[in-house]
Amino acid sequence: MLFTTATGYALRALAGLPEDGSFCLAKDLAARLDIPGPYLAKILQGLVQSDLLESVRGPKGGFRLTRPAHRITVGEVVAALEGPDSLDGCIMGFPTCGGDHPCPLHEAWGAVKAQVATSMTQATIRDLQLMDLRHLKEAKDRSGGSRP
Amino acid sequence: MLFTTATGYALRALAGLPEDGSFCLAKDLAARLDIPGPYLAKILQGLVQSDLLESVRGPKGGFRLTRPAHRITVGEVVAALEGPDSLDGCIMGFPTCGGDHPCPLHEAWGAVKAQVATSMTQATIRDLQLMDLRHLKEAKDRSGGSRP
DNA sequence: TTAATTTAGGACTAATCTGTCCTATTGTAT
DNA sequence: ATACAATAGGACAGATTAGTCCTAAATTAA
Repeated sequence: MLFTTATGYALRALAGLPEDGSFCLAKDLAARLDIPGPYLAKILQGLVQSDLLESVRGPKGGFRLTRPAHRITVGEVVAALEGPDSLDGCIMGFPTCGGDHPCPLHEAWGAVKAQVATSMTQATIRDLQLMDLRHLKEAKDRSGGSRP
Repeated sequence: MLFTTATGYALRALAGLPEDGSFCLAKDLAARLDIPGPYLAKILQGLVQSDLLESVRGPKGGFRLTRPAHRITVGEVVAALEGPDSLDGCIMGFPTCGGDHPCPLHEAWGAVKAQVATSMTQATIRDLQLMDLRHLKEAKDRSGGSRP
């Protein structure tokens, strides 16, 4: 996949938080979205430092979005997890690709990057919520419960 | 980058082989393209098993293409190094993305994948040769010789 | 105040990718 | 035959990512 699994987990988690702004426990999110609990906790803590989430410790604590879902773009989340320039660089890894030495895929990949970047800045967490992430857990349950 | 560094090395190496069909030593290629020698040797051995290169051991040995450069596509090389389905899967890593549960980037990414796939099957090693890879080594020399 | 709950943060393990090293094995030349 | 040069292949080391585990700190409730 183009993004890391941690980024995918972060996107799922943000979309899985309750829309009413109430706090949600990391372990509940993890169970509902079928993500390894301690790993998701780490990722959520990072999102707090990136100011996309806020957290409260102790009973009745948890995580919630710092902004409404429609005001957090997918691009922001990707940038927080993978840095702001994750799409830069030659698709083939040629260190000198560009300008006067374009690789054969330079132009095609440039157009593609622009399109992906645009999509990422337009798509928001709200769009992800519309995906109905419940089927993630259901798909796991149907496929036989415990994994090896 | 979208591909692994090993794939990038493989593409550079194939493009760097002499066009007259003569055999070329792994270490010469590595020095000319500024790629770690033993690692490149491993990659070239894999390309032999993928039938993109043929090799001869001993003095006067080395590697050469099994086919003319214009008959080896970038897609073949990528498939040999990363498997035939390296572009499949949801860009965000959603395991259930597709069909009735598309992610917000599903459509854009689908179009992008098709475009990249097409470019990869159209671009050949010959196109890479036209890049003039000599500047890789020159760029390294200019930037101060030994790396940390 | 005490106990329970939950995030914060660091250390640790496992897997993969990148890269190195050493020892065959094969081929050429003397 | 012998020495030498090159690929073949495996074991090994380092870096990064994925994931686990344990302890500390903060908050609530009794």
